[in-house]
Amino acid sequence: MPVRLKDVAERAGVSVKTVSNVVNGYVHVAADTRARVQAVVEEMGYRPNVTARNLRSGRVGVIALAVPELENPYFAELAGHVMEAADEHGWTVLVDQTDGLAERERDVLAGFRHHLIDGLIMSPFALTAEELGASADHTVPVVLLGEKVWDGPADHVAIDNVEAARAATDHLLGLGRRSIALVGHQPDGPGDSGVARLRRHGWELALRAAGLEPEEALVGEVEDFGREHGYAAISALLDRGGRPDAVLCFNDTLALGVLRALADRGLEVPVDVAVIGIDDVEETRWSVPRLSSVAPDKRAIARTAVTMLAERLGPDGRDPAPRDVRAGFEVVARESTVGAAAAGHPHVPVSGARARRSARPGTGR
Amino acid sequence: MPVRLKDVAERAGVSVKTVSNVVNGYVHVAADTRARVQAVVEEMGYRPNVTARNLRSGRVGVIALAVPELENPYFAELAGHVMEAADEHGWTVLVDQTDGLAERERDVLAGFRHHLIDGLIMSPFALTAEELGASADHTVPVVLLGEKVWDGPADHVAIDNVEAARAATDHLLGLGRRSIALVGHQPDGPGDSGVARLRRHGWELALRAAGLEPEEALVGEVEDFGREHGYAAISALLDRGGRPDAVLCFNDTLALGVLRALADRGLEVPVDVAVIGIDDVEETRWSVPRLSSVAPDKRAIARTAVTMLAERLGPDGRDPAPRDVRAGFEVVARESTVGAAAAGHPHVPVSGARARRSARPGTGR
DNA sequence: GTCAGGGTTTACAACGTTGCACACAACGTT
DNA sequence: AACGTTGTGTGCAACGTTGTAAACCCTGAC
Repeated sequence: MPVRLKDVAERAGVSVKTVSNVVNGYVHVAADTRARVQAVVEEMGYRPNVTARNLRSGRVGVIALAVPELENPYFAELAGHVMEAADEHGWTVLVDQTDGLAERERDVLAGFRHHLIDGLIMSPFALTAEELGASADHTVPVVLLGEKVWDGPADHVAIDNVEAARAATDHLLGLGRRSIALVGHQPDGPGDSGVARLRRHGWELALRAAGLEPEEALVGEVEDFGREHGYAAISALLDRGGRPDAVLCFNDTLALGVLRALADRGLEVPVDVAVIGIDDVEETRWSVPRLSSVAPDKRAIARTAVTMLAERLGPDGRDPAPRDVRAGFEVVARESTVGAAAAGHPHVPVSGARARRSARPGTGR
Repeated sequence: MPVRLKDVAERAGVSVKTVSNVVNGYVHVAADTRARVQAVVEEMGYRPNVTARNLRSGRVGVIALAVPELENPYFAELAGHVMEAADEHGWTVLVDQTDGLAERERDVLAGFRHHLIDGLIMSPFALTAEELGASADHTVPVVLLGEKVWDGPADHVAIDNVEAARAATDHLLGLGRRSIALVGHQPDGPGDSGVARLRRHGWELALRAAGLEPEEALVGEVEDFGREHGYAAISALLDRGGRPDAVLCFNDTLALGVLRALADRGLEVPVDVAVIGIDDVEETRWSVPRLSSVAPDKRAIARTAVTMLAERLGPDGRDPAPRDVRAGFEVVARESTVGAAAAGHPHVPVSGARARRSARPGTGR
């Protein structure tokens, strides 16, 4: 039922190949022929069969984005940016949810989508470095988001997690807080991928630089990065007698769970406890109180990742050297650290005082 | 470089077709042949080329889910459920963001993904009934989520929006509220797709049934369903002197914006104003205060939509009669309407008193 | 011992597209 | 007038897979 090149060719009285040439904008087609064919193409509503086209070319025009959870707004926002960037290359994005499961991450890397995608952008969560290396299929180029936990032939894009956590901690220290808890520690094991370790390191560095010693009692462990785990971690920490005057959360959903737990205990934010997260998801601008956060340049991360794939998929020989790019970030101070007054007029909820902190532009190679 | 049937065939000393038969589990293959071929398949790491396979079959094994915004947690959650359901059919889901733009919705319906997808599940936002009909391509089966705004050959899955809004309003009335505002009205125009109109109707029905007259002054208009529009709408409503003791929001993101606006004005929820939303997104369980909401059975919606596609794609003649299925819903009362005490112990944040309200199971046809 | 009938395997064509090599015409040059 | 050049159009093969139909081999029955 669908219209094929052959159908157009017959109607236009030319060969199939000529129609193909017109459709693909091949130069050596006489103007009148082109016009005639073009007219028939439109009249019949011809659409190229991507499947067949790609069988020849070996390219599908689809890239996959594998993230742990779309429900985490950070990944939803990131997905939006990736789609936008991919669009400019004429690519379609296929989003895969790994649910943070090692098995599904392995499947994806092992070429689960074989022949269905031309490239893969992946945000690993459960897989460790060795597993990543072991699973990799190497048939399509891969860009990993997050820490460089693997020496394999994949590009990396990430913010400097040590610096991001350090900047957030510095922000809290700058407000005079001295007992700064941490929520998001993940004792070695899987579900780590290095990010938690690095962020903890940044927290320690900032404390030590301020002459403070990191206290184990102020470290909140989590299994996962969802709101409920933030809630549970801070609750446990308080139950065992911890009395922080500030909390650094390793992402915003943890922080939102923390805000909720503090509210349930009648602790006032930021008067009693200041709270800051990382990711700067949309929700931070609307929570009560509005959540301060470290804002990674999500747009840049997405664009860089897509561009890297484009380069490896490009016609000119694929560059074999894996690259490692750092995206910029900035600390956005909102009510949960500086209070309503300092954070700006409540009726202008979107802004908040923006303290530019660090934003090293991506450095190729 | 990738392994083809031919490569396996040569190594195993059989014909290409035999390998194909083994891979596809065709019955009439001798046990020893099967074992030998299977061994080679595994040894060489053969993966079928989906593209080529689908060129023959005409099926791609991919369905598209088109939603306005992934950043809206409702759609992110829905996407998760759709992926899960699709997985059971061995399908991959391609998520498309239309950004709520009529143009992009038109593109999607017009077969933008021609030959790349076998079916489409779409949640229209900007397109009106006529436009939907005009754009449709009819080359792949379509399931529309949301109101039945179109008589074309598409299946529909939705909750009963009139009843859902009425149930929410009844909940507020049951708490003794008498001045119930509405946030989410969309004056005819596009960006409507009927949902807002129906929900408004439900609000009116509930009020009239309680002997109250709907007041125009308590209707908050929005352009869109994001948090900022909820914020703006309730602010405008209060600024022009409206003094509601409750607010029904047409979705949860609007409601979260409303909560934020009320907090900025020092109004206490639910003491001064009770607030309820629709969608029951995860975030409602963590906001301060926790947000009451009408919970549609998202899992059922997703499964039903996928099953409908499966039926139309199945081998047995495609049923030409478009079907219309209503999914169930229930009112979930949390702090924003019944207060912290009644909503349950704050340390058990996930539950909340669940008032089962209505849940008509889907009725085929 | 031949033949029917079943299980097993194979050759071939086709899905819709594009790369390649070539045919042909028109033109300008020698 | 013969030649090369350039521009335009076409036929054929191939991408990797599977449906169809037919070939093959074996068993059991007459």
